[in-house]
Amino acid sequence: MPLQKVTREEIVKSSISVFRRKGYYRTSMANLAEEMDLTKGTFYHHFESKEDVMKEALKMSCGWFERRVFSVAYQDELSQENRLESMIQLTYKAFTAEEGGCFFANTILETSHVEDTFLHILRNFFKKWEDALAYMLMVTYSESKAHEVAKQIIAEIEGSIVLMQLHQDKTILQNALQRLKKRLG
Amino acid sequence: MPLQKVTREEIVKSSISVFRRKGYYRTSMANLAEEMDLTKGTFYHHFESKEDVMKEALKMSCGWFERRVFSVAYQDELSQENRLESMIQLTYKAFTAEEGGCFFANTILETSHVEDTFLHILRNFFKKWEDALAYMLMVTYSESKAHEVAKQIIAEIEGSIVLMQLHQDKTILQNALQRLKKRLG
DNA sequence: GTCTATACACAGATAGAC
DNA sequence: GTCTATCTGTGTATAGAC
Repeated sequence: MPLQKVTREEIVKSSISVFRRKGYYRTSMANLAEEMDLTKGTFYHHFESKEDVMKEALKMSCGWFERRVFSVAYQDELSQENRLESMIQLTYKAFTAEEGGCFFANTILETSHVEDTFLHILRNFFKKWEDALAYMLMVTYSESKAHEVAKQIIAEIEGSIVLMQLHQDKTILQNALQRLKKRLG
Repeated sequence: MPLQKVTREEIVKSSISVFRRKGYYRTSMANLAEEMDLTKGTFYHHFESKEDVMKEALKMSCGWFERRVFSVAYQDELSQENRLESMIQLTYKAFTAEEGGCFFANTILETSHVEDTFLHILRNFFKKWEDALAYMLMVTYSESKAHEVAKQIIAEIEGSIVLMQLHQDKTILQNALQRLKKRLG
């Protein structure tokens, strides 16, 4: 077997995990390198800057949500109820599987009043999420009302994640999602 | 007039403003000192460490909320509707008067998965908030139901603050509060 | 492609003159 | 009580050997 070379993708994937746990400013390039058993020097061979890594991390994480969570909303062969139930399950797993809650909300509250660097990428994530929810809700509501409700759902989930982090208690998010299901189902 | 000496209280007050704008990790002792036109050396004469300043900043801010916002809930001479309206107004002002949204939510998402240092103080803030809302809601609901609803209200507000920060748009919080008023009133 | 070594800035914190 | 100077660690980032 030839010498295994680390791919850019593998590095970004492991960096997501570190950024989620430690936040953006608290994470150093050394931390990111360690996670892949690399040195800082090697890391800088692959990426220009920490900002660069973070942008790719956010984009990859957003792509994952699109493929694994938001896509469910568009499976028209399933009933609305099934799609809703499925998205709720996947949402819960996505925000609790690893520590750190919502990578995107964390990044907003940490960086948005300091710099604009990631705002576009962050807004894109929330737009994709809103669109998916609204698409499902259009069975019941008008387009504009569906988007309004979708925004409220997202706010409720994110608020629950804040409280989940505060009390280190996953049932807070679980309960919030169950309430949403009841209200919408 | 003798030489004006800076009090501990003044320093904490100005530090709240910096921490809110820049977050905990991104704020340096030099930043905090500059805000009061002091040097780092002088600053360390008043405080042992950055952690020390942050703890006092959170406590002072929590005290401010208790006196200026949460206290309204207990003014039994006012009608429930008046108290609710008043608290909503004050809540909006408190979270939008300066940039940075909710100091406490910011600190949770920034620090809670890195260290436990501030968890107690942060939990105390949210407990005081919940108690105030629940006290008002007990006119309508049972004690346990009132606390449940209070938690949900807090989650909705905090979620809206996340989205307010994301879109740099204060009307998002304004609308969320108006919805709450309608639902409860 | 990976390493060691290093440059340089800035962080938290302390010492001591005034 | 405030300052300047400094210690020590760590941060981002680069240079150059292998």
